[in-house]
Amino acid sequence: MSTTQSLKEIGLKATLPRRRILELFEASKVRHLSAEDVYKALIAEGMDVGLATVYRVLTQFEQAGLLARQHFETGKAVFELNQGGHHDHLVCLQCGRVEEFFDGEIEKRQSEIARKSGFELRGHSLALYADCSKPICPHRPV
Amino acid sequence: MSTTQSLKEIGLKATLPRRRILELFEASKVRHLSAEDVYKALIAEGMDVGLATVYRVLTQFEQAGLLARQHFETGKAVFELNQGGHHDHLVCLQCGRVEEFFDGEIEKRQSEIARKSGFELRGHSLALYADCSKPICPHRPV
DNA sequence: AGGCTTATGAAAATAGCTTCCTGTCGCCCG
DNA sequence: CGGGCGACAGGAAGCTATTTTCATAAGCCT
Repeated sequence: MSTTQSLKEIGLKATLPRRRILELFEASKVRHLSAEDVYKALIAEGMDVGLATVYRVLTQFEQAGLLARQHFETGKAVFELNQGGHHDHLVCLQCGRVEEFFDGEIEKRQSEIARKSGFELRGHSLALYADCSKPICPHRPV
Repeated sequence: MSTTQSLKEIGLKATLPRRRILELFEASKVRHLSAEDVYKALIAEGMDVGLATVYRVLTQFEQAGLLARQHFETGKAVFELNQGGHHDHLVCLQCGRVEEFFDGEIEKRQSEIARKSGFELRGHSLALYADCSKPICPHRPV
């Protein structure tokens, strides 16, 4: 489906920055991009875009459910395409590479824990930090 | 043991700000304090301290293993006394209150997941975000 | 106590992100 | 397929959390 289509479906005008940002996520080999990653990538392709616009669009996409925002311990938020299933993250401390995983049992226990404590669970973030000792560990490209 | 002793053991001069900050964590009913919480508490007891000092000392304490730093989605880091046992966190989105929990099964599954992916687990952070709907939810005191 | 190192406080700087303002671009209509 | 209008973009200023700089003051050893 065209990005223009996708944007209209979620009730957003298909403006140039929005199309380009969405295309970037769809085309990028790296699933997780920070606002600055996106900004730099667009500037690099010669587009005249403002950082403020990038932040605005990323937030809109998040609200529309198109992207998911992750807060790792790196201090900056990263975004990923929200294609279906929820998952948690395994972050390599060496190269910043991110792998995804899902464990139903962990999810289940989380709900139980919140409920038992009298809380209403709204969300969670689970990140495992590790060294990808064996494979080649290149510093993250964009 | 005196705070002066503790500080010397970790190789830090027993200065007034460092002693007061350590005492604050040891005395506080609230385990999780942000830099600003600490700063305000010290000012409130009439001490003339700078926010920069608070940040510096908290970082030193973290490096010395005396405190653990947590990055929740609330935007600011909080610190807690690092007394033994590992645990995860349940954070109230309304008032910022933090509760702790530990689930051996979740821990176990995490290790397995990392191992199966060929990673060497170094650490993890699991935070559940929720609303503490039922109990009184006052904005976090210090 | 003296002197020397290290730490402190205040202010300025930085980082990541948001808001404000003004001009522009998408989109619906004729 | 131009015109008009309202949503949107870019740039700069603002904000919050945190760090750095630098002159002065406080620990600590003898």
